[in-house]
Amino acid sequence: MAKRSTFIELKENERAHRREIILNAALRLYDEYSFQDIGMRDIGKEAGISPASIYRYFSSRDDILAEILNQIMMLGRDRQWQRCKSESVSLEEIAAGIVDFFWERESILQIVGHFLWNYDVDEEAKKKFQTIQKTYLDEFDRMLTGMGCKARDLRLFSKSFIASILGIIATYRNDARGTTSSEVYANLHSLAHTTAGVFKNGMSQLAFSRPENALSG
Amino acid sequence: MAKRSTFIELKENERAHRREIILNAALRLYDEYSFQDIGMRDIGKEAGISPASIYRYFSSRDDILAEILNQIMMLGRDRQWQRCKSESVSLEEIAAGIVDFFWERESILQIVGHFLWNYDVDEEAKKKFQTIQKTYLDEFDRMLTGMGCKARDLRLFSKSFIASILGIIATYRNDARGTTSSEVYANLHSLAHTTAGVFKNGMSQLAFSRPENALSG
DNA sequence: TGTACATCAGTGAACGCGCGTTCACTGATGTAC
DNA sequence: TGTACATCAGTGAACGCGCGTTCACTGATGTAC
Repeated sequence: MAKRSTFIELKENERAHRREIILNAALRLYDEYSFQDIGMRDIGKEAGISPASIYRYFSSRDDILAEILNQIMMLGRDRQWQRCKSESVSLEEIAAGIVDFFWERESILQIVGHFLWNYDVDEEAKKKFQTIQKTYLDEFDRMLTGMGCKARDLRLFSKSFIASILGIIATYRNDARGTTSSEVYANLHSLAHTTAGVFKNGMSQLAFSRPENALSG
Repeated sequence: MAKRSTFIELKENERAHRREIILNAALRLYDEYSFQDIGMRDIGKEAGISPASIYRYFSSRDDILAEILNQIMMLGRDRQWQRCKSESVSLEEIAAGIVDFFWERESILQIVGHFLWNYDVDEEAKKKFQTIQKTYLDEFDRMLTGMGCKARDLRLFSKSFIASILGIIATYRNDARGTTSSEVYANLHSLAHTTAGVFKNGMSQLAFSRPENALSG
């Protein structure tokens, strides 16, 4: 009986390992090419299997995308977390970190956009995405607390801040008027810096009134 | 010669009028149905012509979308502007107005998303979109000035604020955890309120340092 | 030791479907001489 | 007054292309008796 269970275990490990191979292949591709250029055929090819085989390990393309986000966001979060523990970081630096993170990972940003904007996203994957969001927000809350944030509703504060920075990146990362790529990049940082500045300001005071009646309008 | 020019004028007016008819058809459809459910065939049908005919008046679908944004955003801007002149409005109220505006016009939000996230957007249309953005920002700058904003870099402030609110709407409008639609709506307002709050705080002081060296990271 | 059967990784080819756009053509109206 | 020609709105049908996913099938490995 013990033997049998190890066999099963081994098989499951193999399965997990193969899943990992596919995921890594996808990660490599999305790292090198842009989101819209990579399809299931490409992922299959990179992983060394046929596209059809992928579906033995993932229920849909969206499922892979969610899994990628899961891995990558954990990585980003860990980095942020590390930096926060080793030195004292300002909200501006955190914002700058987020900008850099997505600037270097355009595809990841596109995946986030995919989940935020698409209507026909696979239900399972959508749930995963929301769990990832929640996990990230939890961590962010904790970090803010560590920084001495006194905002009355911490979660509200975290959500607002993150969505704001994300909105800035999404809105201006392709701004054509700042011709050079480095100009756009600098502009993004200025915007994120400004926003982080006002939020930091708000962080030190708990005097935020909630809307009296949000449903009135 | 004078007669000839009036004929030409008349013809051009007719042409403009037919353009208008198509545009209004599209506007009606996007108002009633969701963005991804409306195609060129639908617009043609609603306007009473074949889809092929649309291309006599618009160079591409993206062109129509840009034109729609143009009309609608001018409308939204005018409203905002009117309200600001008649009474004194807070930044929180402006934020709430933006939330409501897009809440009632999901398709318009989707069109904005289309221009922000898609890579294969028609070049002409993209330029139009950027012009619209600029026009809106100009107006917003003026409005903030009228409100006594003392931010050092006004444009930076406007851009940050608008993108933040937009980011909040985009990120949480489909949040499934706030089950009811009205709960999501209330949550959006809370988030926008919080964000507007910190920005208003920042508006009254000009002491925003720009990042020393944005390109260092 | 061999036979029948179950399980599962893996595959090539095709399905399905959407959807913006183009093409070759018709028909009406105005213009030139 | 009539003929030839230009202009342009409008159209049905098809093009083109992408791309996630499914299907029927093969082959290897393990299990039961």
